[in-house]
Amino acid sequence: MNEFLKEFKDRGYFYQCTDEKALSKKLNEESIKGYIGFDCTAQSLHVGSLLQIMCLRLMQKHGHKPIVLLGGGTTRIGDPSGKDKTRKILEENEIEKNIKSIEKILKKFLEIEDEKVAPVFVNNYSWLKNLNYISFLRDIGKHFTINKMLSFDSVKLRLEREQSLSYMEFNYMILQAYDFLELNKTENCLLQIGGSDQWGNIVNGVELIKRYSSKEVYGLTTELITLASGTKMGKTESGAIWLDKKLFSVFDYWQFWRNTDDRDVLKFLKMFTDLNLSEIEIISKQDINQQKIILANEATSMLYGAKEAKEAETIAKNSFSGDSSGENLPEIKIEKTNIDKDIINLVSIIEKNLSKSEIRRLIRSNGIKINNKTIVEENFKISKDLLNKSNFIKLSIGKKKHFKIVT
RNA sequence: GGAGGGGUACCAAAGCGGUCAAAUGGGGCGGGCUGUAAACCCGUUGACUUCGGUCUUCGAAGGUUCGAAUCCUUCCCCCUCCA
Repeated sequence: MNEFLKEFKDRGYFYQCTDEKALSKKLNEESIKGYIGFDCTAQSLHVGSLLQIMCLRLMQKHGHKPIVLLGGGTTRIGDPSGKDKTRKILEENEIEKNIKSIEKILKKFLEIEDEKVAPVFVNNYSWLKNLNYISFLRDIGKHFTINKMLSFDSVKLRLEREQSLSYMEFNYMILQAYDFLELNKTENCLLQIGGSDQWGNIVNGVELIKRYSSKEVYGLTTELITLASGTKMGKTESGAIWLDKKLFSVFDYWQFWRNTDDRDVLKFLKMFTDLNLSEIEIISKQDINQQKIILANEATSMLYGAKEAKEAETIAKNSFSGDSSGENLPEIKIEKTNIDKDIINLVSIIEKNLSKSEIRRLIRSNGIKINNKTIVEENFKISKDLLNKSNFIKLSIGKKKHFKIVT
């Protein structure tokens, strides 16, 4: 089997392929171009897209050239796959802004220097916007039968659950198929990779190309990541795990990996680090918490660099050693006038989304600490006396959130 | 267009004149146990509070009543069946 495909499988990415043998042969013969499309509904990508990013990296590793499609056109339509409801449609300029910032994030993960494998960024709006409806129907539309389209999960599930599906969304799969055709024509793109929920859309593209230009292209899908806890990866109650430190701090990102469920650690090491499989084999025999630290460092380095990852690790070490002064925590500056007010006021400045009632509740249930001492009175006054030798106050909210407060 | 059913907190779902800031489950948050894990246990989950209470919520707006999530009117939205 081809090396790329082998590693793709060994790392647990593989789910389905349109023609594995032929693809393997092709990959052995030449270096090809493959594409993955990313949704641009948000200003950043989150961990849910990380597996696709890893696929792009893997292509590069094996000398193939990734094409990144930032779907300015299709984002204007909305993919119904896996969705219960029609999503809200974004403003044009919002999508353009999202595309720019997502491109920036992807460039952090990808090799952009080596011309041979450097990614090509494309925006399907550039070809979709000029489509002529009549000629599109005649040239492309004739290759799709409604009978078949109705059988795809993205459509079928909606209809079965009797949830409405607009004609606009119904066309999504045709547009995605057309994207593949376009990329095949202009870039000689031979492969599309996507999550397993994209299977239908991908197959449509492969078949369209076969019919339209009698060319053989391939589709490959990745395993849907299911966590041991049964929940979807990448989203927590407090929000998504964004791949952008403006939205989700480096420390929190490190913590996200550090807090991986025991049962998922090995899987994640394979999926989301560059460590080769024999190294992982050895690591997996270590203490589980050590493994998690390695995972966190590797995953964080990939996005933010080794230095930032190391810093996060140090902060974590200090925060969780219990009696640390908090010296290494990131500083939070507050106005001097907020010293001398009460604890509720202080906490609400730090955690703006907490209401005063919630803070009171936290205090009542021993959830707030100042300089490692649990606060028991709601009316506890902050005073200068609490500043330690280094002139700051350590504030802890719960067990995992610690702040170094300076004025 | 006609006939029914429904819209309750983060989600699901009870309540159908006062004892309702609203049962129960899930989720979240905090605490305990531990390993920053899982499982489990306990607490909590509208806002503000001088901890006495006060204020705002049950699709929207009006009305009846001493009193409404609960009754009436109008409107909006969702679903089912018929045309």
